[in-house]
Amino acid sequence: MDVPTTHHQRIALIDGNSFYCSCERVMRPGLEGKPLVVLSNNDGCAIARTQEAKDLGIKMGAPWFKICHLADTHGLVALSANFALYGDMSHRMMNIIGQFAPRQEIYSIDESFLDLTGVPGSGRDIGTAIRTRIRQWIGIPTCVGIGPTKTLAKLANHLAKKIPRLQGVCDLAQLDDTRRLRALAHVPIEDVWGVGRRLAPQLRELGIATAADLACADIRVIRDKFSVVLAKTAEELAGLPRLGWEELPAEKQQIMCSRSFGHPVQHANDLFEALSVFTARAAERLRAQESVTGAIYVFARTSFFRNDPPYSGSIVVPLARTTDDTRAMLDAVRQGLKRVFRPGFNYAKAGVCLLDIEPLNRANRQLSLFEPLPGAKAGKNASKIMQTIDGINQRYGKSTLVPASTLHDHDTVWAMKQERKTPAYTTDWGQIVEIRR
DNA sequence: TCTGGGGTCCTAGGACCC
DNA sequence: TCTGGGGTCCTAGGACCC
Repeated sequence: MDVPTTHHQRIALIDGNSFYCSCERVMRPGLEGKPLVVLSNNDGCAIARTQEAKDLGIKMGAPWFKICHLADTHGLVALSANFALYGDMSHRMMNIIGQFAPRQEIYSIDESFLDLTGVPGSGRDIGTAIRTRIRQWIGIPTCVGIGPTKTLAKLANHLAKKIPRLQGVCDLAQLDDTRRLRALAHVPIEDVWGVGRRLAPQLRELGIATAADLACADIRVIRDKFSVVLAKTAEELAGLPRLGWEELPAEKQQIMCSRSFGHPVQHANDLFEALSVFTARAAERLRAQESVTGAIYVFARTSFFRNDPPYSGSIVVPLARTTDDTRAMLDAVRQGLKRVFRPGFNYAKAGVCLLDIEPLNRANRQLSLFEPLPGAKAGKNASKIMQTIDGINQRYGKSTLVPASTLHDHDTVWAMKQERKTPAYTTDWGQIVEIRR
């Protein structure tokens, strides 16, 4: 019998170190070497930290009001999240990575898998070349992990970050099974991709305390006691590929848009105003992937953290027919809000989620009586108006054209708090870096 | 004053069918 | 007393990810 050891894959995972913070540092080199955090929307909590900030004991998700004293005592700098900048830097980084191999899967804003199978050169050499080029061309520091499966590439990346001696590149693919297992024995189970804070203690109870333990565990036991998902993880750790490649970004099955408010909101009008903005944004993303939605989830709730009377309301509003038209969605959201809204509460957050998404041109899509068939010329995209609006907004800026329900003659109560935001340096000519005035 | 905003996949259980 | 068995579809909720 053939032992399937010949066609080993070699997969790299490249990711940006403290990505959001690194993006900010590229634009403001004075931040180099300083403890820096990037805050979530509303400047609520830390969602990215530089090593210096981690060294101060700042945890992922730490609320800003609990760590802000470090600004005075230790020179901690905090910036509001600038997603336009991060998205653009991400795009540039992914393009560079894609130059090193024919097959790439962009996994998140700062992470990319790359198929190095058959690419000439040692893992260390390729990894170093990738790091160097990204650092030179766009200024972002990265780490590279390489392994025979995606899960092992993830784990290798983790080691590349943790062990300075590796200089940012860790290649587990060139180790034999025994030596690889020895490396895995040093990785605590909670650091494994796919093992979260629920599963980790349960696994430890069974005596599975490291990545090596899980790699050696009985797959059937893992599947029966836990799930097929964790069983896949275990097999991947053992070197058997169980996760495939998704080179094209999958179309979204749900599109969510929600925000916590800068200030609590009491009135239905203000809530609808906010929901209108969210709906317009979600609808734009829906049209960008050429899909239609069949139902909209609408929710509004008070804060979990304040001592307000708690309330959380939500409803799914089915649409009579699928649509990509913002106006139809706004009608549904208005109905939904009517059902969900209770007076007398301090609303802290609200949002919409487009559900039952399907391709615009799917042949058997439910049509309304008067809608032209998908193939018919005029009906190819039923809402020309929407296309036009999206085009104008793309060209002249995000909110050039908005639904009237998002407009108002008073201050926006619900607007996000973003007191420390840096300019959109790379995506808006008006905000480009000035060297000297 | 003050704690983000997205997503995915899987499973269990109920409704319903023959 | 006894009251099948197998299948599908849908939904809510849980777990995970960044």
